[in-house]
Amino acid sequence: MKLTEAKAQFISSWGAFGTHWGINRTMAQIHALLLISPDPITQDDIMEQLNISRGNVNMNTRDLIDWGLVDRVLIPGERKEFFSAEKDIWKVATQIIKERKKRELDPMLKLLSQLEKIDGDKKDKDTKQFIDTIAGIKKFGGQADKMLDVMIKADENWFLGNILKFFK
Amino acid sequence: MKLTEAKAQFISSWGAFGTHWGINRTMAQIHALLLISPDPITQDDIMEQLNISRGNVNMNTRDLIDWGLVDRVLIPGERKEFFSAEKDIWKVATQIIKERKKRELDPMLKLLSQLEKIDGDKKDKDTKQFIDTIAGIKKFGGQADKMLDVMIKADENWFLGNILKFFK
DNA sequence: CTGAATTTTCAAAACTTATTGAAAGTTAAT
DNA sequence: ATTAACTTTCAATAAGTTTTGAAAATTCAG
Repeated sequence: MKLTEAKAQFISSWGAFGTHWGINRTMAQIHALLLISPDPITQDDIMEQLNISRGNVNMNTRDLIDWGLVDRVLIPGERKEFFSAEKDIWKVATQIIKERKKRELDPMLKLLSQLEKIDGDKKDKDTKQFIDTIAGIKKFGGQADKMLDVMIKADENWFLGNILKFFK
Repeated sequence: MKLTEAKAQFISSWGAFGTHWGINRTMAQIHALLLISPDPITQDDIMEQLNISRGNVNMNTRDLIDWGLVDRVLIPGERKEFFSAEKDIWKVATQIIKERKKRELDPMLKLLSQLEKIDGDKKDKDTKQFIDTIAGIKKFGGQADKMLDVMIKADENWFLGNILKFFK
């Protein structure tokens, strides 16, 4: 397979993959493009390579920066801004975990704690099932939360080395 | 807080939560409703409680069944079909992991293996960055894959008990 | 077999989300 | 201070996804 073709495939698949993970197609495609670009590239480069509008590139690069996956890079002597992605996949993954935990898991756990404090008779079938369900999700979520915290703090070799040894 | 209100909150939040995870709002809401229902319920019950059409219930319960999260239950003497959700959150989670792994991670790893076999000079900057990126993702994905396999096979107490002890 | 109850399908409509592109805003060289 | 280069914004529009509802198919009791 030729490089150009492989690049196109990778960008397109990474984009489709992203949609399954709450990341929009274009944002994931820009990320993919940046991951395989050895040097920082400009807004115009992205527009041209992905055939998308300036506004779209602007919004999505901004989001990628918010997610901590992409940086603006200033190149001396250049007027334009350049963008560059973190290339270390472990760092990319922990960054995504960190953000999603903050945006989704933490608020959910907070809500569950609210819902647990329900008034009602535990003898009632419906009340009991509700309380048990909430408690079950909260317990699981709380443990996932702790586990992710450790993962975020660990570094790749420690984590993958040890955990896989432990499992095997 | 009153039970009715708490139920409504839970269903609505679980629905919103689902949309971040590639599950559509209604499917997640139906799942939430089934999780807090002590006994199996019918299509009509779901239609009424969530204010959605018959077709919508039918499609989404079918999807939930495909995901292995919900079962059709036949109640002797009843003409209608009843639905019931797996209540054990650990089983729910491992089932979701199993399905998403099959639907998303496995195909992605297969594609990456294809893309690695690129022809071109490793001295070329672009080619090198491409190969390195693909290799990095593949390595990470492969390890995640192994870890998830172990998780799927483990049972809750073994997994959460041991892994958290290990981490602390 | 008949027909009432129930489930399934799917084209059209409603809704949601993403994209464009041109105007407004900002920056920096001269 | 002017102006050209560049970035940001956002209303309009396009694209994509979900939902409806009524017709078709299926199931089952009598």
